[in-house]
Amino acid sequence: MYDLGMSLPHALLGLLAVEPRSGYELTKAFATDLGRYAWQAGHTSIYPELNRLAERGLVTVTEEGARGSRTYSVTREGYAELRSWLLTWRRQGKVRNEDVLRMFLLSALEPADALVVLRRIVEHTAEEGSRLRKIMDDAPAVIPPGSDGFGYLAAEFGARQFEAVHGWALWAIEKLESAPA
Amino acid sequence: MYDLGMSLPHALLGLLAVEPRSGYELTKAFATDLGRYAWQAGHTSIYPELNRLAERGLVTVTEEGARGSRTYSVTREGYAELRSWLLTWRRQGKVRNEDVLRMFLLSALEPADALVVLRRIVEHTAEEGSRLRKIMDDAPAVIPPGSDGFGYLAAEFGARQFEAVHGWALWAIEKLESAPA
DNA sequence: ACGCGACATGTCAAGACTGTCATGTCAGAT
DNA sequence: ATCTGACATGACAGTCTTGACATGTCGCGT
Repeated sequence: MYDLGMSLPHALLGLLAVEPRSGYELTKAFATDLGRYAWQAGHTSIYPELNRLAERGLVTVTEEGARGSRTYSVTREGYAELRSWLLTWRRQGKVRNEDVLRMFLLSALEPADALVVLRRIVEHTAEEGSRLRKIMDDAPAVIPPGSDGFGYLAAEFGARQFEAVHGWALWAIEKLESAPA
Repeated sequence: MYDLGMSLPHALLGLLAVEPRSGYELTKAFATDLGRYAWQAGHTSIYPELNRLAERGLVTVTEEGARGSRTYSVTREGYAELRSWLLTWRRQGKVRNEDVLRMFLLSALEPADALVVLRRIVEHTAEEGSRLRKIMDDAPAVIPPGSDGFGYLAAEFGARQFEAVHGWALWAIEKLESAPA
């Protein structure tokens, strides 16, 4: 098995394994769901990476459409690489999350300032969480449990994340307010 | 206010605002707590960045110790920059989390494989979560709520994250097992 | 005295990512 | 006919990050 090293190629393999797509469609996927919670990448990373994956035989162009679009699919080797990557446990994956960083640094501020930020987090996570829950409730036909399940698992994950942060922020506010300076 | 752009300088300002440290100590902080959940950086990024911050007057060397060690503290300007950064809401921070990516890609696998990974996640999050809870219970004197609070807020955040992922993985397992292929 | 391991900082090249610019296509509205 | 905006891919320079290599100090055990 090749050493792909980075996560981007595996993200692409994963998306293509669920459904063949063009680079343009992959770019849109990174701009929404995936890029929002898991891994972001712009089209300037994606297109060259697709070419590299194609060279190594992990993906292949299965359709050429209008405006020069190329639809890629994973090959058997590509799927094997993806499977092997997902089944191999890394003790600690790369993490880089600016929002979480902000939460960590909160205690560097004076309590009054920290409370301002925490209240904003409470609001924001409530909005985003219920937005996701609404999407899941309104469109059960689009992301049915038991079919591809991709959007479904991811959406539930996102919703729970927001709920967890929401609860944490409320807890933190209470702590800060009850602890006198 | 300068445009520092990246998160690393702010992470450093935040850590130094809580407590003056040397580059070496900062590196250790990134290797544990902070780097595990929020933002990682090696010493090869940290030392040059400290020099840049010092040039711009956001941090300053307040102590020189053995083996050429330099302890940095934030200046008033540095604290102002940090505060401004934390109080300014970005609609979406940069996110890059390999573990979350793996969870997103799970549905690209066949259910049997996905279940293997999910069960491992259940175990892992249970262990890590209770490890954090134990640390918080055993050492309330080290990270008292109301003092710096840094470790305390962060530890609680981490614990809740693990618990959320744990719950999600259990939920996902149930979904996958109850939905026949 | 000696050696080991942790302490402490640094350089450098290779690789990866971002943002900007560039190019061209196709569908639908006016 | 023309225009606009979404579609679709790509090149490129500047920046950031990673991993390998380098250098030297100090405390402790033997």
